Amino acid sequence: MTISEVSEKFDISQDTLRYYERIGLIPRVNRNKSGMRDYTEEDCNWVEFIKCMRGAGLPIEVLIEYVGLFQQGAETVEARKGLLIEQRKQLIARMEDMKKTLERLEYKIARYEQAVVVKEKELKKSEN
Amino acid sequence: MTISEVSEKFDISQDTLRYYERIGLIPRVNRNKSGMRDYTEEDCNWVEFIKCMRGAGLPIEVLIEYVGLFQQGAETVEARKGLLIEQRKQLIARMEDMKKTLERLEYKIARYEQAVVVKEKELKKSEN
DNA sequence: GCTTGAGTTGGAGTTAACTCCAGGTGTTAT
DNA sequence: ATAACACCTGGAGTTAACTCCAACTCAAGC
Repeated sequence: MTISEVSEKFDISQDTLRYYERIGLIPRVNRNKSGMRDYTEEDCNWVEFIKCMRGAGLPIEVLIEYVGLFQQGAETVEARKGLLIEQRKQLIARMEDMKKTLERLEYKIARYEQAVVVKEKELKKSEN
Repeated sequence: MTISEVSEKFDISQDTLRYYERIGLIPRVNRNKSGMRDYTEEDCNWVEFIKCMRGAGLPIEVLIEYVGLFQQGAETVEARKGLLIEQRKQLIARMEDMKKTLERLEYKIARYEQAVVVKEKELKKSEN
C-alpha cells in the first residue's frame, strides 16, 4: 500500500505518518526499489492501533516505548503487559473524570432549561 | 483569598491562574489597595469550574467564549446553553471513543495474560 | 526528452497551553 | 531602614504534537 492510500484509509496526513515513523511510534516501513514506502498489512495494523490509542489520549512517549519493547521480542512481554495495565488505569481515571464533568454539564444545561422556562430569570452568579 | 491560597486549594500554579485571567478564561479578579489579587468566593467557583472543564478536555477557546457570554448578561443565556450542549455532545463522543480503546486495551492485556500462561508462546505479530 | 505528479529527506515553523523570568512594588520582620 | 518575602506586569521561553517546506528523485504520459 502506498502512503497516500494509508493516509486516506486511516484519515491521517502523510506528514503525520512520516512523523510517526521518524520518531519510532510505528516500526520502520519498507521502501520499494525506488525508495517509496510500501505499507504491509502489519504496518497498517500498527497505524490503526496507534491512531486508536492516541485518540484516547495515551501519550506518544509511552506508545514509542511500547513499540520499542515489541521490537525487542518475546523477553519484553511482561514489560509490555505492565505498560498496558498502567495505561488502562490512567484511561479509566480520565474517563471517570470526564463522567463527573459530563454530569456537571448536564446539570448546568438543565438549569439553563429552567432559566429559559422562567423567562430568563437571572441565574445566580455564584453558579456561573 | 490570596493567589497562593487559591493555587494551593485547586492545585493550579500561580502562573497558570494569572494566565487564565489574562486570556479571559476566568473573569478579572479584583486587586486590594496594594495591587494584589483578592479572590472572592465567586472567583474561586470560576477557577474550580474551569479546572474541571479543562480536565475533561474542553478547549480553552470555547471556555473563553463561555465566560465572555456570561459577562454579557442575561441576553446570552440561549447562546451559553447552546455552547454547553455542543460541548456535552463532543464530550460524550470522546468518552465513547475512549470506551472502545479501553476495551481494546483489556483485550490486549488478556492476550498477554494468555501468553504468559503458555510460557510466552509468541504473540502473532499481526496483532501487535 | 520534458513535464507532471507522487513520493523522498532533513529541518524549520506552528499551535495550544502553559511556564518562566526580569525588573519592580508593597508589607513584614529584625 | 534594610532584608526578606509575596506578589505584580509584560514578555520571552518551553513542550508536545504535529505541519510545512525546499530541494530532490523517480516513473509515467505526451
